[in-house]
Amino acid sequence: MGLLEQKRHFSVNLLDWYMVNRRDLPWRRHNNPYFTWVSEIMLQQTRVDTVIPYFNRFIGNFPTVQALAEAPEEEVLKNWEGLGYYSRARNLQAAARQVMELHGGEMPQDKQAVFALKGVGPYTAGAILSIAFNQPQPAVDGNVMRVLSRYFLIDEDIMKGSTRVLMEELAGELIPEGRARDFNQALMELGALVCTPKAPHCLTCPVMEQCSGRIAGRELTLPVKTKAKPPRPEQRLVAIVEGRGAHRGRVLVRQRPATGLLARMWELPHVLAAPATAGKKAGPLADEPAMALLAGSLWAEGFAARPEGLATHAEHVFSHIVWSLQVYKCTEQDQSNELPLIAAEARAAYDAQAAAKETTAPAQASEPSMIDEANISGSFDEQGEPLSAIAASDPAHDVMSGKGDGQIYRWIGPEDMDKMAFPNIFLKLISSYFAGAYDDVSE
DNA sequence: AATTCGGGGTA
DNA sequence: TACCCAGAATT
Repeated sequence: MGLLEQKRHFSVNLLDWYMVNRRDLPWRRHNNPYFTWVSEIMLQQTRVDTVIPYFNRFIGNFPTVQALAEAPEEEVLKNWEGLGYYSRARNLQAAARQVMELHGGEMPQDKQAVFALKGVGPYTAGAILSIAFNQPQPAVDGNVMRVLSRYFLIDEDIMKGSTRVLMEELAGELIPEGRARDFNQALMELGALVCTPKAPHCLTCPVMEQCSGRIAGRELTLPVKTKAKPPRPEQRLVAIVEGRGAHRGRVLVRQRPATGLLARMWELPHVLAAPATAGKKAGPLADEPAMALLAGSLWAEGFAARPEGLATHAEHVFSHIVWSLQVYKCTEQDQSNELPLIAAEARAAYDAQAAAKETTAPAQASEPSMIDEANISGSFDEQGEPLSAIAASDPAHDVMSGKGDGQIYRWIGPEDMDKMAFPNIFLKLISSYFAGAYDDVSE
């Protein structure tokens, strides 16, 4: 068979299949460019079933570009909580403001203008232009590369940028005249429902007759893809600090910096336990040194707390890091009494870690919870007292900033959780705490 | 070209 | 366990 005939067979039969088998998805119910845009951002590296409830809530709270542009950033982040890749949320709102200022609140239809929006790359630009405006632009994602690599038996590594460009040229040629909207979605729908990664359903595939990959028996070995390098392990010590006195019934949380991992999300205070030795994963730390180190890190931030004991273990997997968490229940201490003792323990723990670090890899410079020597030496004065324990306190929200690198700390109760965005792991830990799961932790 | 960005479903 | 998901931004 000729290549031209093979292409035509693909386009015709795939489009026919899609018109019968297309899923009823929330963002497909209206031809609203804003809905298409929001859905495509959410769907980046995220499954349809995961996105659906987020999409519905998001559109309910921010029904228009203007509503999104004018919303508090904190509220947008809260609506993204649990979805991951949080820079998508910040970029989406920034782009909504771009659309308000540059395009009068209407989604632009010009390719360059769409591509210039924050968070919109080659795939998303093509998806918006084709799905929202039916423009004949390719939209090549992981599904499309898998389908095309199999059907046309393309052995190029799909991790390479040059392969995506090649796929875009091919995908563009396949779009039937005037049918970009349906065809591009058909391509992705086939990848999601039939031409799946592990066990493709070739027997029900609408284009199996001329699929070069299947005919060659290569459907399970395509696409060719170099495997990602494994995530690095990190052992971290986490504090659930139970408030006393004016803070009774609350726990101490802090907000992460505006850039980097989990930017601007709230979390429980924690500290990197053992800088990983090259090639070796750092195992769990014994409770006694762990609690001393944890108390020391809190002290360096201006908080006096006594670790009571191990509450639980937890693991949190990112694409490039695996956090193994040792979670310790702690109690806030009265500054006038137990503080000197904790300060002494903290000094010892710090000295030990600082000494250990000299024989290992250098610390990441901007790691927010990493304790570096400068921070240590700056955390104590001659009498072992904090230099500026509490910089500011807001009675209404109980806001205070620790010293250190300017992170914001806050004592919160259960009622505060509905406006602050937490990564799932801390959401679970804090919820468990408020539900009484760690009440019986003791020394 | 390689890394950095979450979190969960699936076999 | 080991992928992989309607990828983009940064280095």
